[in-house]
Order: sequence, then C-alpha cells, then structure tokens
Amino acid sequence: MLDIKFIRENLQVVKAGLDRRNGGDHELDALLEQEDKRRQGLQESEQLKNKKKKLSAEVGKQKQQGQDASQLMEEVKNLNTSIKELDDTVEGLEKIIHEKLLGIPNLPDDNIPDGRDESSNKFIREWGTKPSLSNQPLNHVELGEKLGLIDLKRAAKISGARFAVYRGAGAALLRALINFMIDVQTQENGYEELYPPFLVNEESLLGTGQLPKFKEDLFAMEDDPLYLIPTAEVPVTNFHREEILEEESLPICYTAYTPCFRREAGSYGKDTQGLIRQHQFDKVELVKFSKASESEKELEKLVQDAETILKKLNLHYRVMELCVGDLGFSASKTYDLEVWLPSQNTYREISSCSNFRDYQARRAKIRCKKRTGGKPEFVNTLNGSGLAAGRLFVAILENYQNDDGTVTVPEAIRPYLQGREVLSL
RNA sequence: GGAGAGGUGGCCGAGCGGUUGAAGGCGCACGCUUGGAAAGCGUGUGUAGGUUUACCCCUACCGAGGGUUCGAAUCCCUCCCUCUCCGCCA
Repeated sequence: MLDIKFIRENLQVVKAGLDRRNGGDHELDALLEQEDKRRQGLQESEQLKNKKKKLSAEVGKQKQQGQDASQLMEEVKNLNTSIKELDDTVEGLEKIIHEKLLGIPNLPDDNIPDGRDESSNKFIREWGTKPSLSNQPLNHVELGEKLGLIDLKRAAKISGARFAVYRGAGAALLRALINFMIDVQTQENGYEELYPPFLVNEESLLGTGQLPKFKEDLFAMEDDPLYLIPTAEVPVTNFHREEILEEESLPICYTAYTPCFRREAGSYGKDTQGLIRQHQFDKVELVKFSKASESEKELEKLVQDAETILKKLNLHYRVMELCVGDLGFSASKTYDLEVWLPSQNTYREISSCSNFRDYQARRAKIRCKKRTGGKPEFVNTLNGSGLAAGRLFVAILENYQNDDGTVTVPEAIRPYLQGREVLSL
C-alpha cells in the first residue's frame, strides 16, 4: 500500500511511477479530494470532542457540588449529534480511501527497464552450460512416467487436471530436493527455518497483497474464512504482522518449505502438460525483513542465495531483471531465475526474487524501532523462491537424462537418497 | 463439541462510572553518586491520526465491534483469542 501522505506530497512522482505500469489511471485526484474532505471532517470532529470532554468534566464537578447540571448535559447531548454525523462521514471516507489504496500497485523501482511484457526483461547474467544431450531429449513427462516417478493420470482421477502424484523414487527425489534446499539455506546462508500453517486468514492475504484484488487466484474454504496459501510468502511475511521489531534484529531471514496452492484462473491452455504449472506444488521460500537502507543489498544477496541451489546441482540458468510490465502487483523490483529446459529448448522461471520496499510492511503494519529513538518506521520486505521444487524436479530429469532413458542423480543430493546414483527402472 | 477462568503499557500488576493514557513494581535509557561496579537517588520511557518549520497542542486507543450515559478501562450485548477440566481425535 502506498502512503496517502506520500501521494499527497508527491503526486507527480506517483503518477509517473504508476504510468510506467500497464493500465493504470487510479483516479488519484479524486482520491486526494476525498482525503482532504476526510481531514477536514476529522478536524471539526476533534474540536467538538475536545469541547465535549471539557463540558462533561464540568458536569461532574457541578454534580459533586450538588448543583443542577441539566443545562450542560443538554448541551453535550446536542454536541453528540454533530459529532456522530461528522464521524460517520469521516469513517465512510476512510473506508473508501483505504479500499482504493489497497487496489493501487507498488511503485516500480526507478532503475528497472520499461516494457510491456517479458520480452523486455533484462538479461543480467548466466551460469553454467547447457548439457550435451542426444538430438531428441525426452521431456520430463516422458522421462517421469517411463521411470515410474510420476503418475499424472491417476492424479487427474483423484483431483483433476494440474495435479500430480509423485511415486517411488520420484517421491523420494522431491522430498530430497526440499530437504537439500532447506539445509543449504539454514546451514550455509543463515536463514531460520519456519514451518507455517498452510491455511491463512484474510488479514494475512491483505497484508501481502493477494487480497482484495486477486481473490480468483486463491482456493478458499467453504465454511471458514480461510484460504490455502499460494506461497509461503504469505504466512511467513505475516509472521511479524502488526509488530514493531528492534532495529538490531534486522535483517531477519526466514526460509520455509510449504506446498503452494493456486487456482491458475486465466491460464487455460498454458503449460497444460506436465509439472510446470500445477494447482499444488512445493516450494522452499526465502523471506527477509530489512531496513529500508539495506533492502537493495539484501535483494542481491537473496538472489545469490537462491542461485546457490542451482549451482550446487550444476544446472544451467540465467538471471533476468523484470521490466515494469512483468512486475508483480506488490513488487518494486524483481529478479527471476530461469533454468534451462532442454525439451522446451528454452529457459523457464524457477525462482522469483522481489523487493517490496515498504509496500507490504505498510499493509501488514510491520515496523521497526530506531535505535536513535523517534517514530517506528516501516521495514522493507523481500522474498524469493529458493526454489520451486516441482520445477527443479523437472529441470533435473531433463538435464540429467541419459541416452538410455535413465536419469543421473546430481551428486549434491545423493546423500539425501541413500547414495543412489541413477534413477532407472 | 461441553463446562469454567481470563484478556490493561516492553513485562508483571492496580484500577469506586467522573479531571486516569492509566497507581505501583520490574525492565530499559540518560544523569548524579563511585577508583570501578553494585546499591542508592533523579529524570525519562506506548501507538496511530490531526496540526506545526519545530516545540507545543488536540483526538483516539486498556482483545475487537456495538450499546447505555452528560461522562466508560470500569455497566450491558456480540465476536475473537488464551488457559484449565471433560469429550473426540492424527
């Protein structure tokens, strides 16, 4: 959420920032008019309240002295009518303003590239090399089903399209990848592990920005006001919702494994085959709470922490900086990690690392107390996948396939699979 | 799910419907004291909004939301959360 005060004082900056994003007249002028009205009403109401307070105290005094206070009491009663009226107006305006603010996306970072879609994303760096495979590399579905690692047909029977059953060595491999990633992030990169609930309330989703605008992307419970998490970002960022943190404790770094649930509304026909786009997938998430002055640096580190995993698995990837048009609603700046997929002859997103600045923190009221005193300030929040386990599974199958249809187990995860070196029938 | 108890400032803990943003204690910060430390003494120590160059000032907040009243942390209603016991259960 943007700060209404900031909008008021930097209208042109805000307009310019929002203009860079696709589609966006947010009727800021009307919003500010309402804000002016709100403040005006508030001031009037507060003046009357002040008067009321004094009169009421006077009533008390007079009564104690046994005097008749009925005239004053009548006066206060009349004040109450005006106060109620003003407060109703102010409250109504507040609500409207707040709702409008919730619908306005974050301002993009000044330095990220312009552009409408991913074709304008900027190449930052790449690592590793494409594996040398036979002319016709199999895709992960062919490999996975042949080797008995996944069963998509039965998953469709059990749940529907875009679900998967991992079985046997496939299930073990998925579990190994998750454990491997968590271990690296906690043991080498300094993250604390959290294991959060997979169902969260509305407040949490408002805090990170999934609600109110993206409700159709979420799975909701029928009898309870709860939603399945679309990413661990939600419970983990909200871990500190409505808290005031100590400046010395920052940056706070968490990693969490959770399954993620997404309705994928609007992505019909996209990636229908295989594990790339599922309603349920597993992900190890990285979340940081940082001082505003440090968040740019922390984003760079976060990206590197995610990259560690790909490097250890020796998977070829590239880092892309998202252009304005490809940027998420709450993000100010985002790097994507894209891993090489031989069967598609292309790079696919396997991690998305973003700096949200104080946008989520303001929504979720996550502040930090300055050591030097003064008002608490909103922290900056960041997060990124470290990594998406399902897509990592895909990448390993495809990049580590052998001519005979088997798959070599990357060395780094052999300890997690009882030393197994090859996945074969 | 049933029965009961409770939710007050960073923590503990008072609080008659009237001038209480809230006694007292602890903690913390600063100062004095000291050779140094402890103890002791003094001062300060919530959040949000409005106003202001700033200081000040004003308003709101004692789990949340309503209500009664001239006036509510204190009375009433609803909801949420925590704890104890019982039931059920991975």
